[in-house]
Amino acid sequence: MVFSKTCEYAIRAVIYVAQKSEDGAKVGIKEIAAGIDSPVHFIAKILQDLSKREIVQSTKGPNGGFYIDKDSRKKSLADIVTAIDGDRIFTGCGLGLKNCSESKPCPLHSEFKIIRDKIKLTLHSATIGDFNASLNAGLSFIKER
Amino acid sequence: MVFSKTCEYAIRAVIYVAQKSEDGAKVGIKEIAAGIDSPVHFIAKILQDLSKREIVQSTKGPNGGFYIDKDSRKKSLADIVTAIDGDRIFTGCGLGLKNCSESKPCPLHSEFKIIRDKIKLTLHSATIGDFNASLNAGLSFIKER
DNA sequence: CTTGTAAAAGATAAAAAACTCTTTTATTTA
DNA sequence: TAAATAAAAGAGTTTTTTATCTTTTACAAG
Repeated sequence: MVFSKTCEYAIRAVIYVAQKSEDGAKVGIKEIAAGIDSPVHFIAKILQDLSKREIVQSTKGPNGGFYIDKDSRKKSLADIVTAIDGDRIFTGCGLGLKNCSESKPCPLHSEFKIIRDKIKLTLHSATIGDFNASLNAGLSFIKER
Repeated sequence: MVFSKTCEYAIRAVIYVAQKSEDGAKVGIKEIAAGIDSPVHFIAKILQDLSKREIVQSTKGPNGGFYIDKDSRKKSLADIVTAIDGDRIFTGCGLGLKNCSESKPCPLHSEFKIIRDKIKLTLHSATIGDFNASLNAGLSFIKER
């Protein structure tokens, strides 16, 4: 809808890992891919990226895998989105004009401002750790089937 | 921000043609491309498409060009978006889940519903003809430079 | 009815995004 | 310290999106 496909996978993967590693466990890449219905190698790349940016943590070798530490759990969904898609969604013009601004607005500027601000608020308010309970209770889902 | 680049061009082109053909004049493809800062051949393709879908009108030959008739002026921006990008933006899940729904929601379902509904309202409320005055008055812009 | 004009149509090309495969590095454990 | 494991890194490939170029068709005016 508003994110790149890569970013959609990223958010789902992070939420999944947050839930599965709530108790300190580590989650392997295959389990993650299966858990969110994504191509294994593709989500591996994405998590590599998020790992570099310290949004998720990982360890190699036996019993290794991905997890999310206490600090990272407090990060917002906006941090994931910014890491993957940049700030396009938070600052971009609805009609794609690079120099669209309050002082030189596109015809839809003020309407889109409302939409952007709502997206901003939503993604900044929600933390990575916020979804565990609802997922555990089976009240929400991050997998197709 | 939320549309494909093709769709951004489409909206800008339609708004431009609506303004320029307000008095019944026809607008050539080169003028349109220059008027909205888009690649000539690319916007030509897009307008061809919009013409087939009767969102814009055109005539060939000398003094030909694109214009927008009285009926089409009443159409909404949502009609343009649907023609180019489909209904993805109006109905799609924020996390890309195909079977996300009220009864099997993604963790962000209700938040995204608010965003989608605002986008829907914005695009359905605005008609193609709505922007002439503001553009004529120099209060808004659809061109970079 | 011929010539010039302008959009329509079709075919390609380039760039970006999405996805895959192979090799390397780090870590654990026997 | 060797073997097994799992992520990191790197090097493709495929698909989709964006953009370009050429030919055809329609129309108007002389």
